[in-house]
Amino acid sequence: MEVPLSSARPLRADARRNREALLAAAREAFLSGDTDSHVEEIARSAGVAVGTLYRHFETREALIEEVYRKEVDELCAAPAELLERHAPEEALRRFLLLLVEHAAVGKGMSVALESIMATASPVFETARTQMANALTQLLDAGVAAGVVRDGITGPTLLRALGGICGMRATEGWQGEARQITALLFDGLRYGTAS
Amino acid sequence: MEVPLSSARPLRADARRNREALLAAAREAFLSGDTDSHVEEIARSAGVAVGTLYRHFETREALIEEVYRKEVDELCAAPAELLERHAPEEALRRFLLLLVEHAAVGKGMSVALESIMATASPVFETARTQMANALTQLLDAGVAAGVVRDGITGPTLLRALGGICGMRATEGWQGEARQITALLFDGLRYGTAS
DNA sequence: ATCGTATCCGGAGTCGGATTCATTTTAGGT
DNA sequence: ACCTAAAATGAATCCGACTCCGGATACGAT
Repeated sequence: MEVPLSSARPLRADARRNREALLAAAREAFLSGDTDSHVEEIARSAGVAVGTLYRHFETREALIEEVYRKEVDELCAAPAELLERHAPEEALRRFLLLLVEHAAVGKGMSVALESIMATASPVFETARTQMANALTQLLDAGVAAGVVRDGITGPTLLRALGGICGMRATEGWQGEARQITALLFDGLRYGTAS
Repeated sequence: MEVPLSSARPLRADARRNREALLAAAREAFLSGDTDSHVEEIARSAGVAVGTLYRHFETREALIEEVYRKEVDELCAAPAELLERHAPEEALRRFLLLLVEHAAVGKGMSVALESIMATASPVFETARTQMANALTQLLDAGVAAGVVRDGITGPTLLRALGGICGMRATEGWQGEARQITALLFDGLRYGTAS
């Protein structure tokens, strides 16, 4: 992501700096709840003018998407690692909880997942596939080990999780998220010799 | 809802007619996918001017919310009826599926549930409580009959369902919705002498 | 150190869409 | 038929995303 495609010239140093600053500022703004922060504000708090923001990002949306995409990238690294360290069942359980934790940090991740789920935007297509693959990995391992029911696909589970993460609305949602996660987890194992 | 509070004067006949027409037009617009239909369009297709729309609804948002609220009202009538007709377990199962069916009709219901879940808007507070109560009813009956695990509250299940309904994005989501519903259903029964 | 140029600044201006309000019309009681 | 409060109208206003352009500046290749 950071490395430019072979054909493209690398960004000039100051340009890159600004781009980074913008992403940071946007992240800041979004994660701290202000989902509808104004473009001008973001630009200002990044120390640049709006024009500069638009030099780097097609639209306000594009900026938001980029922020979310980065969040998702991070999360998608987890499954492979978890599977190395733990048995399939435990890996799955941990990943589900990890999701909740991430969502807890800020609204960022939950909004990210929600957006990824709820829009058909091709921009999110990559992220969606990425997440689905990560989940498929976990599910397959679980099925192979006989601790997870067959017939649930990565994309399906992704949808269910996307829903769960969309619940950042009220106080005390975190506990509920855990409950629902447990519910899903048990649902996945239903009919299996647990 | 329809009956004015004792203190308020009843709406003039034409006013009520217009209000109704606006709600109908809005419903039409939203249910047929056009979530971002313009205020002017809605007004025009209801045969009134924008000003009239604003006489009846504080903001565009308020109109949308009203439409969704009515949808939810309908759905909330179901649990009581289902419990009369079926055993708790079956009633629960049917209600979950009913949700999917409703969402299938148009995007209306799914958007409704999603919105109700995702915003902290006090306007949805009523609807949220209403739905939660409906679910609590089902869960309690299930727990009493020993077919549902204890410890899951109405609001919690509501959140999980809200998530499920938010998945109207892609083709073939309906099948997935069923899968997830089954997942949840089984999760609810986990650890029970099914 | 110097030059060519990519990038930035700043903000005025466009545009689309939601919201308002002074004016006109109408329902419905007398 | 007439009167008045309620309701409707729609042009005007507001707001925020997005564009554009004429300098000013910072890079980095030489």
